[in-house]
Amino acid sequence: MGETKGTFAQAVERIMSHYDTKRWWPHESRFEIMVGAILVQRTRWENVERAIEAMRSRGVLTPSAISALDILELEQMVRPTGFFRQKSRRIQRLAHHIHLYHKGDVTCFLERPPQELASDLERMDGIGPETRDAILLYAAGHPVMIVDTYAIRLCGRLGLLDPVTPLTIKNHLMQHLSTTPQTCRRAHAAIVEHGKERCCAVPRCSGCPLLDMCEHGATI
DNA sequence: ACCCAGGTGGCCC
DNA sequence: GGGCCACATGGG
Repeated sequence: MGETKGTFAQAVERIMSHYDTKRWWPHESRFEIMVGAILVQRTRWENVERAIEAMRSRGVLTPSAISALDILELEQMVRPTGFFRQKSRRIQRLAHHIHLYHKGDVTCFLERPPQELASDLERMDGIGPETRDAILLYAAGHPVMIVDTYAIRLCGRLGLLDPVTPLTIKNHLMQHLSTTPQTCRRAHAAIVEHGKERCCAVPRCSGCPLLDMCEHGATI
């Protein structure tokens, strides 16, 4: 009967020290991060890289350039990430917004009080809670814990938090881990990297750093 | 021929 | 407020 040990935050701390998160979310500009945040929805990062590269090679990784682009051309660049009609439209709307309301100046768009930026993002089509938080953290540099499906899955399996919802997870992590952008990034990266290992699908997964925290001591 | 991947929005009850 | 569903490509 394995009693559970520790808190969910402690589990996250442990995987944070176990995974290398140095090369997490590579980028050449803040606008590229915003585009990537939309493109990565329900998709692997490798597919996002192809799309970004297609856009980079055509020199359209700016709000004004995307704004002026034919939607069919944008669709072709974004195609490898799936949902390409939705995503191309949503990216172009974001670009339109920055082009129109901030003269195409990404810094101007991002460098505002976090609450103001957040509510702006929430109004946009295709930007839900996770994409909003990814932009707040990675593009704007605000300390926000990002809750993705990996976080929810892990939290549910550990059984250390009740109830398990995106909001309870976010609040728990922000209360129990240091709220610096760096910590938020490392936590998010580590949770995803751990999730991709699919420890949960392998009984007695030998490499899992959380083996002893599992309710039944078997799988996570 | 399945299943899954760093979500979101629309509809239904 | 929760439970489905469509959206679409790429890789195992």
